[in-house]
Amino acid sequence: MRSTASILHLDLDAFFASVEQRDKPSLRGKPVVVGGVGARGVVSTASYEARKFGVRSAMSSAEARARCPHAAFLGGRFDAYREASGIVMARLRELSPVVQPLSLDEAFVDLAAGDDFDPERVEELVEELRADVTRRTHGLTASVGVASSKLMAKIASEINKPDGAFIVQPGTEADVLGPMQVTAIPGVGPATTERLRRLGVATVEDLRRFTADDLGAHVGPTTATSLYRLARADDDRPVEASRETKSISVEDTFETNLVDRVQLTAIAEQMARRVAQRLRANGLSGRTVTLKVRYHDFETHTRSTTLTGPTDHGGVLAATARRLLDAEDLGGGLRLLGVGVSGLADWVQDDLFSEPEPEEDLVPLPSRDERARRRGWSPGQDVTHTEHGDGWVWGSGLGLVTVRFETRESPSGPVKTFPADDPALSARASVSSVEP
DNA sequence: TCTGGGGTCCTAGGACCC
DNA sequence: TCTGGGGTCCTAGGACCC
Repeated sequence: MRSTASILHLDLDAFFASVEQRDKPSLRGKPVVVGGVGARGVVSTASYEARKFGVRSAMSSAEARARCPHAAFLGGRFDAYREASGIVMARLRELSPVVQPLSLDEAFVDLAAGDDFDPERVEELVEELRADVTRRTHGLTASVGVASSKLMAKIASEINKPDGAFIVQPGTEADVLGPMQVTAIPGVGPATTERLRRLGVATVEDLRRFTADDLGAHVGPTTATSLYRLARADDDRPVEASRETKSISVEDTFETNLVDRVQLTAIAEQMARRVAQRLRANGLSGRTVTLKVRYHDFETHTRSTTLTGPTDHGGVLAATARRLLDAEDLGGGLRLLGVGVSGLADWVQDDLFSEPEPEEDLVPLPSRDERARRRGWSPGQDVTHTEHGDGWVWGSGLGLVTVRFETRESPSGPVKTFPADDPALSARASVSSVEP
């Protein structure tokens, strides 16, 4: 904790909903809910008009609709949000090079790292900043907190929200924090709150009665140490301008539960390929592939495997995801499926896959009967299939197979091949190469 | 019609190695 | 001949954040 109030936290008010109201005047002054509009959607942001009816972030859209049927329910326009966010982040970088965005609508700024920061004139700086943000974004408002630490700056930005600011005078941190509920401390969620409640702790002052060791018995040593310090406003975490990405993932909750393994396999492979594209777009590769499944009853499992080296190859990630899904009992169907990769590196072990990732260069698919014949199955047999990406997934009474084409150059031109290492192929078929 | 999607961090047990 | 100790990696799950 430093001796001056030089860490700033900015939070845009009801951000997504405010962008919608800005861009559509008919929505101004009215309840607006941005979030998933489908049967399984949840609220991302509610305008203050909608909050009066009890609509909150993370609430199911169904409940939001029940509480506020006359609200405008919108799916969200992320390009517009990204643009507005960019304008605000650029304004913050005029204050200091050390800006740490937490999301599209929130960031910390280390004012002391700026050129001519004058602690005596923080209030001026804050009001100028807030006015600029509103002007440059054509009407969005921001709440701002400034304090001697990240903890107190973030808490301060809440105090006069929306469209307000609060500066915590150095030396008063513990007094400001003491009367607050423990939930005001970032990182204290429902589970920790309940454990603390059983100890008779409701406010931060209550929390200060316990030693770190006492707390450790109930919330674990790491959380305990952190809580002990934060309760005393003892926080020296630096503002970090750039943080390393640790994982990349894609997931989807289905409108209705999916039971068809063939279809789910196709979806998992497609997700893996999207993850690969995002890896490549960021110049990254990853070693650990994780499959996430959520059953009809919301029970959630993850299955992961670590490759011998990092890859950004869609085919490899897809085959790995498929293998993980193959090992999973799908039970009564899935409501969610996801694929992610972690163990990221900024290089690719490319000795095994020195060829570039094949583009989505589809040959016309052979007929269903032809595909069955190539697999050694009888034409006309009941074969289901799902086309996707650069191949297809199909199955029959004989089992399930996922097959992808890859294109390789040969003296006679491009040849479509099945990957020789595809375990699905080795099970039955001897076909390893097919002329286009 | 309960419960998104994209993340980070922590815990805990087992394998494995020295 | 009766059971080490520490370090690291891997996997699974859970809490939490916006």
